[in-house]
Amino acid sequence: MATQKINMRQEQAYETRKKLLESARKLFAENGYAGTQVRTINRSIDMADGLIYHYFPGGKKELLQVLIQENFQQIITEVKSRNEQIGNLPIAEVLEQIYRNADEVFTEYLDVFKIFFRENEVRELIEVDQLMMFIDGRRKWFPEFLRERANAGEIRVMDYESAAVTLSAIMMNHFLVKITGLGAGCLSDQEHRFKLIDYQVKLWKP
Amino acid sequence: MATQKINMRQEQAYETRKKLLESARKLFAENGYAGTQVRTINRSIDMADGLIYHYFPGGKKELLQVLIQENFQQIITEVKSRNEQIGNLPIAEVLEQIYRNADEVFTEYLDVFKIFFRENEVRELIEVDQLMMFIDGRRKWFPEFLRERANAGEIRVMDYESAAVTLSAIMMNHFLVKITGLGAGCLSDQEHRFKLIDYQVKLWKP
Amino acid sequence: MATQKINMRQEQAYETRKKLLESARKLFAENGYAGTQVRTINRSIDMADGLIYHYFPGGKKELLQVLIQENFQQIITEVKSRNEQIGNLPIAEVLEQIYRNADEVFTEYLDVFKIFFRENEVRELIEVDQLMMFIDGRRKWFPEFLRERANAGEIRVMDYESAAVTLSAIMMNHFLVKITGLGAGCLSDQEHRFKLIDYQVKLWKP
Amino acid sequence: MATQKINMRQEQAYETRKKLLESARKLFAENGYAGTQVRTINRSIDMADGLIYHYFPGGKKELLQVLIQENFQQIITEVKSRNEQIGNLPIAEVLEQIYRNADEVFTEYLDVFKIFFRENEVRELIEVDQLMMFIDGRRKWFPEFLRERANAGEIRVMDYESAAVTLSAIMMNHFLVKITGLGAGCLSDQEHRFKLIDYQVKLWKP
DNA sequence: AATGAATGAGATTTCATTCAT
DNA sequence: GATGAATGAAATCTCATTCAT
Repeated sequence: MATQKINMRQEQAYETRKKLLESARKLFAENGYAGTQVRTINRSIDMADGLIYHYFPGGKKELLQVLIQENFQQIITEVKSRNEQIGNLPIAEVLEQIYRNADEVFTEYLDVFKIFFRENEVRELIEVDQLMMFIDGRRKWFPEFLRERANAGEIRVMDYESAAVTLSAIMMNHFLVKITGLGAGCLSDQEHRFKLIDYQVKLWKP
Repeated sequence: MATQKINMRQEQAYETRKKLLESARKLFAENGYAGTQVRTINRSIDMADGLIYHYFPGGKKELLQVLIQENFQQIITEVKSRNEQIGNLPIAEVLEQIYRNADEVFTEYLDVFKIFFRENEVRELIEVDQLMMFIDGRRKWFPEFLRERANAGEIRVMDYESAAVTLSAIMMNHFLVKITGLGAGCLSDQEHRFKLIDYQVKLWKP
Repeated sequence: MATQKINMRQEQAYETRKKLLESARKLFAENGYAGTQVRTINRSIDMADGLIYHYFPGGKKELLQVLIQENFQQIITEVKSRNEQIGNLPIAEVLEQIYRNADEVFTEYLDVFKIFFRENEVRELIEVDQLMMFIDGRRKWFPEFLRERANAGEIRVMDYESAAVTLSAIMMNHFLVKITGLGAGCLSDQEHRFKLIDYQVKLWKP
Repeated sequence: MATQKINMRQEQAYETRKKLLESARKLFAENGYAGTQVRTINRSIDMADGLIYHYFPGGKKELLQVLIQENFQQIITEVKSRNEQIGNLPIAEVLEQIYRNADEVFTEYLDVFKIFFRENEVRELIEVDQLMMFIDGRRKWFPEFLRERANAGEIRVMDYESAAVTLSAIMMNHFLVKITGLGAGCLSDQEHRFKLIDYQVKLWKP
């Protein structure tokens, strides 16, 4: 009984903390860190002004820090788990999976990416090593993957590095468009995505 | 004599105004509009605190507005003049010109682009119509250009829209990398640029 | 059985109350009343934040009040009991007793004296009348005591008031040094104390 | 003309800074550092709330620090200059000068001493070395002075160290009484002072 | 008795802007 | 044109206290 009561309270506290982080994420993404008042965050979840210092004694600064770090961990985990699922499919379907994964992760964590993109100081908050190792892994993986497929005769022999850069650029472009809100992004709509993949795979045919 | 003095004054005033705009551009790009104090701008050019209101009676807000509008006009003019120079060259050289133009303009106005992409309010300051018409013109031009070359037998028949998207993505990716400072960008180094163009043109060969 | 439980509870409650008062005494003495947070007191004895209002419904203010009043009563009692023990000893031994009593009481209640001298409001909390009557009694007693000894030929005839002021000053000086922590105080070390008494008694010799 | 204008402004700024320091000194002495609101200081000299951060960017903390350091320097200077004036007078007049000097300096800087006495952290703000060297110099000087006078036959041979301690205690007692406001202090009134000196000198007679 | 999340009044601090010189 | 002291509204932050569990 008493344990249950305590758990209820703990759960409620956890909820409040979560609401705080989520609302801050939304507002920081929309108006920037400096452009978001602590008061606005508090009002957005009907919370008393002082409570934020109960959960984040360092105030707005700590809120941002925790927000970035926790979300960053989630993104890494999410991306890793998605990458494991890319198997021995035909090249067009591999591209489809890569593009869809990218679009889905971008969309899910759009606000975090917006913050990451806008706030210079944020980049000092995360373990850049971890990010770099991760990105580097991906950069090396794709050219190697293409070489194997070329060896198998599925695609032609070409400059696999440049092909990887091109692919990555398409994802980054998609990302930029979504972040700035200047369009829908070329990968969100299935038809567009198919068209792009079809164009690419045709060019790659042996 | 008196006229000369007045001219000196005018020139000095013009210089101060220019320094103000340039320093503000740098600081807004680095720390964001809300994250930059007027005092920091003043200190950066060793100017007294009150003087900014002499040059920009509307204060910080007007400084941003003027900064964006003047730079935006310059960018439009610059890009237009560069585009006129793309003539009847072989496809590889056309790509080279497009990429180099993009890189040079991005690099020159990097800070302005940073501000433009960070601050939501900024987009209300410029005549978005003008920007959109301009971008739209480019978007329609490139597929049409490719079709003509294909008809001339220089490249193969393909999905010209997707090719344009890919090209644009490479430029946007370059831009994103430069803006975030997370790398050098794939178009700034001549060798990398050549490699990418070579890869592309080879794929496009009939 | 039930009674025993209640007794246990009462005892524990008494212990908590005592710990609260003792920790508050230490912290108020160190950082002042305004400079001590209620939260700091609670943390210092690992107590939940709300509980202090169970023991002291008037909060921080009441804690100070009770603290001062209880300690003040103890001090008065302690000093009275010590004074009764000053009997018909030789003058040097009387001084020794007076000095040692002063040192011991100062040391034991140092924190309380620190609070008493720092906080202006504190003086309104205790029955100043009681304090004044007590001090006044001492002030009149010592010159009278000296006169008797002079009449008995133990010391010479002199200005007994000034002698009392001097003696009191030595105690106050000792107190001041201990309160500020700027030294050990001239009465705490037996050798120093003896030297001072010896100097005094020699000057007083008939 | 322009220089005069600038001087006027500088002088006025200096005045504001001075008023700020003086009012803070008074209020800190009266209500303690933690017990004094910044707002109260500002109101006391009819100053806008923000201005304090113009003069003392570190706020209340820096105000205290500067306040203590500047006053401490003044006290050292003042005391040194007064000590130089103690010449070859009869012993009673030397005591009179020492006591009067002490009383006058205590009275002039009473508020600073109150702050120094109350706030533990203040003692870390001043160069304790300097204070200690100064006090140490005084401690050694007085016994030596007494020895010389004893050699000259003006006073008897005795424990000069204890005599110095007694004298110092009388001044410290005076100081404590003034600081706590619990009385007038035994050295402020000429008659009392004379009585004390007379008592002392008579005891010291050879 | 005990807990610690929640409250909110009030404190400190920031910073764009004004204005006398 | 130039200065920087002064202003004060609005922001951030503190902390004694309340209250549901």
